[in-house]
Amino acid sequence: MAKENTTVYIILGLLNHEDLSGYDIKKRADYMIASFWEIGYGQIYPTLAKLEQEGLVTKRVSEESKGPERNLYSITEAGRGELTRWLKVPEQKEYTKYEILLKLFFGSLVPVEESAKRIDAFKTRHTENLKMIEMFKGNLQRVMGEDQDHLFFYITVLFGERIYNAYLEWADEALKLLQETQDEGQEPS
Amino acid sequence: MAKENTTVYIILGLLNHEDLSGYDIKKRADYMIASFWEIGYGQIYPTLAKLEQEGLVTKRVSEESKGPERNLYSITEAGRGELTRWLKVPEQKEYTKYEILLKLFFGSLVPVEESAKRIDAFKTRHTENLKMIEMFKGNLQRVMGEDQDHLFFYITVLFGERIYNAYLEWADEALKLLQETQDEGQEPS
DNA sequence: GTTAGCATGTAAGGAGTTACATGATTTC
DNA sequence: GAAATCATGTAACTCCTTACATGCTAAC
Repeated sequence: MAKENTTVYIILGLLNHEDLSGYDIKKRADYMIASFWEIGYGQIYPTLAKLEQEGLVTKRVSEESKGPERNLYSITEAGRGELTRWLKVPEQKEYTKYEILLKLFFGSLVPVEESAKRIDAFKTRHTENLKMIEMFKGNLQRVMGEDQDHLFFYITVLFGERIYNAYLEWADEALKLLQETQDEGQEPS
Repeated sequence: MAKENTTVYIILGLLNHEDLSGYDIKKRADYMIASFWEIGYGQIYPTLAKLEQEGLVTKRVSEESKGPERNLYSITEAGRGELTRWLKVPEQKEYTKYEILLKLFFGSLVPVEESAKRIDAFKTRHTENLKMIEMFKGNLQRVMGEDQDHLFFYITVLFGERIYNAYLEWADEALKLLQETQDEGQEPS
């Protein structure tokens, strides 16, 4: 994971659909993309400035009278070209970091309950995530009847569904294994 | 994902089991940990130097006559204390970046076959990974009969198994959806 | 002899996070 | 009047990757 600044393409991809401010980009990204690629303001604003300088986006001040001043960005032809170029290049392999697995891997140093608690918290967290994804899925299925525009969004939602389910199934399996080892350790009274 | 340098704890965790050189650490980490947290030499050697300075590990030159010179590192009591402290702290949420999902998400800009090819490559890659994980699992199950020492390793392997299976099932589902859209687009001849 | 693997490191740079700073507006 | 939200940005810092540099040993 390096070399090509991915933030650039998330911004270009979103702007290809509609004109947005930096703030809007963050909201859109949080809503639709964050589950597989998070970005923060600290990346968005500097990247927008860089993109403008390179002529891949243009900036104008929003004419809305109410509310604070907004900078609206639009993608240029050059920007669209660069986005398309990126879309045709094979992606790098995915990049995952699971601190929980590290802490479990070295788990023999702490009481088993510590590891079990960890997995429980993980389960709770991802039960919530799965619920959200199922809501998404339902909403998308309803609108997809009208136009197939949301197909690619739907495919990423399906990914989340599979992953969160895998998380939960693993958590139960792992808890059961830990339970068994504990039972073996203590004699029946 | 920041603040606590995780490389530190991977190194301490491995050294807690046995004395190792930087090179050994890389090999062990590649073998057992890389599927959920990768580290490189560029992190290992500087971190070892820092840990030595802080008194969490000690360094000695290996006495083996043959082969190039090796620096062997051992964990200290302070190091073990720091490792245990870390193990008791709740982990941060997992950190995933899937470039493939980004390229699919913005996929309406390129021909559908482009997206399908992408998913195919993803499938091939992870079919291999799943094969490797199943081999691991078989080996571990054999040795776990003797001692339960490998339980935590086994639990991380189970995680990999679930995830890779989820990847493959999603890939098939996504390919089927793409196929259907293409079929709708063209009239039967 | 030459390639592959063992072994240790440094330097440069890019990516990403966190904290800080500022101020307007809207809602309760 | 206070709190939440809208909105833009900067600075410092850490993490991580990549490329480079070096040299020995074992196998083919």
